[in-house]
Amino acid sequence: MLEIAVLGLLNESPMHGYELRKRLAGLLGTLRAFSYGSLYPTLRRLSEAGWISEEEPLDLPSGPPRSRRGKRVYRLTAEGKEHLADLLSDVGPEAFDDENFGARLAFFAQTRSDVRLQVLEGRRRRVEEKRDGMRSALARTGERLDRYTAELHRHGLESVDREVRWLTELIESERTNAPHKTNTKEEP
Amino acid sequence: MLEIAVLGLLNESPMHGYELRKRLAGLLGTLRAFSYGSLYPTLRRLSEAGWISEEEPLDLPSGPPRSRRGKRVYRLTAEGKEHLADLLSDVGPEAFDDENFGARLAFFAQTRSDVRLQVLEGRRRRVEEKRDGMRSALARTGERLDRYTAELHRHGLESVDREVRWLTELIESERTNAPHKTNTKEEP
DNA sequence: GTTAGCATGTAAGGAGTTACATGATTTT
DNA sequence: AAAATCATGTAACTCCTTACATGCTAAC
Repeated sequence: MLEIAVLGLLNESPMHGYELRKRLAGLLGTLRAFSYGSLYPTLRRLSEAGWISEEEPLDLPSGPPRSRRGKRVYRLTAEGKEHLADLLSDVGPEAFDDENFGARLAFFAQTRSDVRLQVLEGRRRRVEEKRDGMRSALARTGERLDRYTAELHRHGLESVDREVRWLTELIESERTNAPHKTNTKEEP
Repeated sequence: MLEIAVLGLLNESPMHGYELRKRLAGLLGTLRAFSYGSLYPTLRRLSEAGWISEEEPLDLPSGPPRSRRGKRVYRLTAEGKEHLADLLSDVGPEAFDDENFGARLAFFAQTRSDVRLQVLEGRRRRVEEKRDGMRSALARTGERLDRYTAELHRHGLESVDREVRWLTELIESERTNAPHKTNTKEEP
C-alpha cells in the first residue's frame, strides 16, 4: 500500500520524504497518515530495489560548507516507472481489498482505462459479497441481537450498500466516457 | 480489540475457541473475522492473566479413554469480570478509534448507560474532527484533484457525514430512553 | 470409508505504529 | 535567543495474518 502510494506520487513529481508524507495524508483524505517510522524504511527499500533514486543533498556552491543532514529528494527511475505500471495494471484479488482499493483509485489517472473498469468491477463484486454475507448473517441472527448490535449491523450494511451504488455509478460513467478506448501511453 | 471481544462474549456464556471465532465473525457483521492464529494465543494470554479459566476436556466416564485433544471450554473468572467491567467503562481516547468503537458498541448491553453516552459522544467528536479535516483538505486542494481522487474524497466525506448523523440519532435515543438512570448492577 | 466440518495449535512474517533521537530552518 | 516547524532516521513493539501441522467427529 505504501509502496504504490509512494511510487505513484513520485511519478507525479520528485519529492523528499517529509513532503511525501503530507501529500500522502491529503491523497486519501486523512484516511491514512503513515508515520515516518514506516515511510523512511520504505523509501530505503524502494531505493535498494532500484525503483527510486536518492539525490544526496549536495552543498550548494554558495551554501553552508559541510555535513548538513539536508533534504533527500527522491525520484522515480525508469525501472520504477515500469514497476509502477505493473502495480497499476494488476487486477489480482488484493487490488479489491479495502486498503489497496483506495490507493488504486487515487492513481486512476495513471491507470489504463480497461484496467480501471476491471478494478472497479472487482471491487464491486467484493463489496457485494460482503453485503450479502452481512445480509444473511442479519437474517439468521437478526432477531436475537440487542438494539445496539442490531444498529451496528444495520449501519454497516447500509454503508456497504451505498458503496455498491457508488461503484456502480463510477462504472457507468467509466463505460460512458471511455467505452472502447485504452488510455495507454503507447499503442502496440 | 480481540481481548474485549473475547471477554465480552465469554461473559455471555462459556465457550470453546472454535465457537468463539464464529460468534466473533457474527458479532461485527463480517467486518472482522480474526484468524485462529491470533485467537488461540489470545486465549492463552487471557488465561495466564487469570481472566478466563480453561476447562481441560476431562474424559467422560463413559467416553473414549485417553489423550483426546478435545474442546477446551473457557469461562470468565471473577477477576475477568472485574477486568471486563474496567474495559467497558473506559472512556479514554482509544475507545473512539475505528476498531475499538465497534467492539464497544457491540457490548453496550453490558455497559453502564452513562458510559454508553460518553462513548457515543466521544466517537461523534472524533468523527466530526475527521469530517472537518477532510472538508478543509477538500476545500484547499479540491480544484486540482482529478475526477477519481475527487470522487474518493467525496464518497469518504459523505460516509463520515452519515456516521455523524447516525451517532447523533443513537445519542438522542440514548438520552430519551435512559435520561437519568445508570444501569449499574450495584448502586453506591 | 471418505469427504466435510469441527477443533486446537505453532512458526514465521507483514505492515504498520510509538517513542525516541537528532539536526536545520524559519518565524516571532 | 526561543519556539515552531521542517526534516531524517532507528529500535522496539503491536497486532494481526498465512501457512502449516495435527487430530476428532459426523454425514453421505
